[in-house]
Amino acid sequence: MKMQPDGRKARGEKRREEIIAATLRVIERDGVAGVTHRTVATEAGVPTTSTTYHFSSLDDLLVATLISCARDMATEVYWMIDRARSRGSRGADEVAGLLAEALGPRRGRTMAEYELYLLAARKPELRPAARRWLDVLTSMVRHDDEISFRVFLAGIDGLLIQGLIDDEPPSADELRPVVAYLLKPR
Amino acid sequence: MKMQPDGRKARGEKRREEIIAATLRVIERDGVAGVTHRTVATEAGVPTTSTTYHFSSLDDLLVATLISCARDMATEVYWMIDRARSRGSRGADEVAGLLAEALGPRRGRTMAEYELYLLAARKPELRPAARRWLDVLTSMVRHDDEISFRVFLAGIDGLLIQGLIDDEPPSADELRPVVAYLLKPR
DNA sequence: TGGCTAATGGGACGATCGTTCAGGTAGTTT
DNA sequence: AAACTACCTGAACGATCGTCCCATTAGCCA
Repeated sequence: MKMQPDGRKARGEKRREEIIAATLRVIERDGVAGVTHRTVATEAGVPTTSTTYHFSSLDDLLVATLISCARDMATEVYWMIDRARSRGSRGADEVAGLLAEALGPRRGRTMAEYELYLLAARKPELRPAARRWLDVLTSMVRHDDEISFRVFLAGIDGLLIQGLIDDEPPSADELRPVVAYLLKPR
Repeated sequence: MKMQPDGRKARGEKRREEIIAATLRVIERDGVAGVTHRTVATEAGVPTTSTTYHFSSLDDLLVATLISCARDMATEVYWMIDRARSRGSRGADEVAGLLAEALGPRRGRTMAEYELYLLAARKPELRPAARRWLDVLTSMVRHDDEISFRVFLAGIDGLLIQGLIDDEPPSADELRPVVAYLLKPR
C-alpha cells in the first residue's frame, strides 16, 4: 500500500500501456505476424529498446496485449447482453446490430481478437485470460439456462468468424433472422 | 489437353504436394508463424530452394495450403452431415463425437484450419477457397432450412473455437447436450 | 545424338529479426 | 548534497529470414 506514488513508476506504467495499445493497433492492421519490437515501437512513437525494457520478450508483450484485450471484450459483451435483455423480444435487433458493427467498422479489432484467441489455444498460460470473458458471461445467466447460453455464445462466435471471410460485411438486416433463430427458445 | 504426361512435370507436381503437406504439418505443430521456407523444406526433406522454386513466394505457399486444406474440410464435413442425417435423432451423438475428436486427437489440425481461416480474413484472394466448404454444405440443405443450417454451422464453429482454449479437450459426453440443443428444431 | 526444357540443389546476399549492453537522465531517499 | 533507483535510449551482435543466382541433372523431342 503505497501512499506517495513514485513518479518514475507512474510514467513507466503509462508508457507500458501505450505500448500495449500500439501493439493492438498493429495487430488490427497487420495481424499478429506483423508484431515485432520495431513495428510496435514505431507505432507507439518510442525507441525500439523501450519495448524490450518494459516487456522481457515478445511473448510477454503479446500476453499483456491479450489480457488487456480480453478485459475490454468482457465488459463490452457484458453490456451487450445487458442491453439485449432490457429490450426483451427486440434483443435480436440489438445483437444483430452489434455483430454488423463488429464485422464492419470494427472489423480489424474483431480479427485481432480472434487471432489472440487462437494464440491462447497454443499458449496455455494465455488461456485463463482468454476464457475469463466467457466465464464472466456464463455466470450472468440462471443455472438452468446454461446450455442455451453456451449455444448462444458459440453461435455468436461462429457468425463473427464466418462474417470475417465475406467479401463485404453482412448487414444487420441479413444477420437478424439468424440471430433471432438462435435466440428462439425451444 | 496433353495425352502423354511429362514425367518431369509429374515429379514436380508430386514434390509440390509434398511441400504443401509438410506446410500443413508445420502449421499444426507451430502455427502459421512457424512457416518459413527453411522449416517447411526441412519438414518435407527437400532443399530450401525447392520451396522457392515451386512457390513464387511464401504467400503463394500459404495460399496453396489453405486451398488444399479447405478441400479436405469440405469433403470431411460433408460426410459428417451425411452420417448425422442417416442416424436421425441420434445425429447429436455423431456430431458430438466428431467435435470431441477434432478437439482431442486432431487438435493441431483444427487449430491449423482456423489459423488459415483467419488468414483468409486478411487476404481477399483466399476467401473463395475458405468459403467454398460453407457453400458446398449450404447447398446440401433444403431452401427453407437455410437459416437453421446457418445457425448450426455457426454453432459448430463456435464450439470448436471455444473448445480450443480449454485446458483439456471437452469430451463427447460434455458436448452432446449442447449439440442436441443446437439441433433441436424450433 | 544433340538441342531444349523443367526440376534440382548448393551457396550467398542484403534485410530484418530479438535481444543485449553500456551510458545517460531524472525522480526518490537519506 | 550524495547515494540510490527506475526509466530511457543509441548502437550493435548474432541469428534467421526471403530470395536470388548459377551450375547440374534428368526427362523430352526432333
